[in-house]
Amino acid sequence: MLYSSELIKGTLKTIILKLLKENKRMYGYEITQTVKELTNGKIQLTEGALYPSLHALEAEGIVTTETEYIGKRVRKYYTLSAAGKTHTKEKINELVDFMETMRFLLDIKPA
Amino acid sequence: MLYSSELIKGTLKTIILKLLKENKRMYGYEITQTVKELTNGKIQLTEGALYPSLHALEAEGIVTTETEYIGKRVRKYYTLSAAGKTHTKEKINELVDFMETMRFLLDIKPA
DNA sequence: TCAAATATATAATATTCTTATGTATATTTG
DNA sequence: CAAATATACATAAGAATATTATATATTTGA
Repeated sequence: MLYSSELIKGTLKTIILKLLKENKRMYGYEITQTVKELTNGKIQLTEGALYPSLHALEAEGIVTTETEYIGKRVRKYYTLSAAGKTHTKEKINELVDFMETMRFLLDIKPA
Repeated sequence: MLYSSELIKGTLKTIILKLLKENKRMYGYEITQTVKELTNGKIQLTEGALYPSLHALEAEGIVTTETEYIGKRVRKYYTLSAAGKTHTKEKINELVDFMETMRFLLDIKPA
């Protein structure tokens, strides 16, 4: 089962940030594969969603990039900036809090 | 603290459906107020997001509507259809599953 | 050798929300 | 009793973001 895209939309950036926090340095394709593996295929990030998000994070100064060549193939690594580390903590805390609220909402029993 | 709008986007319809499941019959304004109360003001649905969503649910046959007059003021009640009840269960299950996956992702510890 | 996997990127389109606006009635407070 | 606030629905213009498709190129394995 794949999750509906609306669900992923709201959490996409937080997922990216969390992975960068744990792995220090990652490239786009690696992020899609890691998310796919960690979620047993339930979350499959598409390029059309991932790259614009990564570029936005870069423009906001949340991540910095380095380009490397693996043979002749280009690879762009993303790393959290100092500001990005702070931002990441905030986003993760917000998501944890949000999930607690949602859990409460979904737990409400019929009268 | 208010949650960022992206987070709410993904779960808006599921929240509406869950409330309709528990309360049988609700009108738009009532939904905004109930969500606000249940979340201690952390989720504040705007009309611009709520009404288009409700109209979409109606167009999809997930909810049916009845209009009533309270004095001279109009009030539009929304109720889950039979198909809507099934759909609601699916959406709730999906969200619960998704939150478990997110919890797992967020729990990953540094190596 | 050729298909699949690896790897990044963008453009056109679609979707959906934000913000603002509009309409109208009802209630509370100074 | 006037003004402010709350109730109640709705839509439109613009913004933001994702989907889908496309483009390019290398590497690996059957």
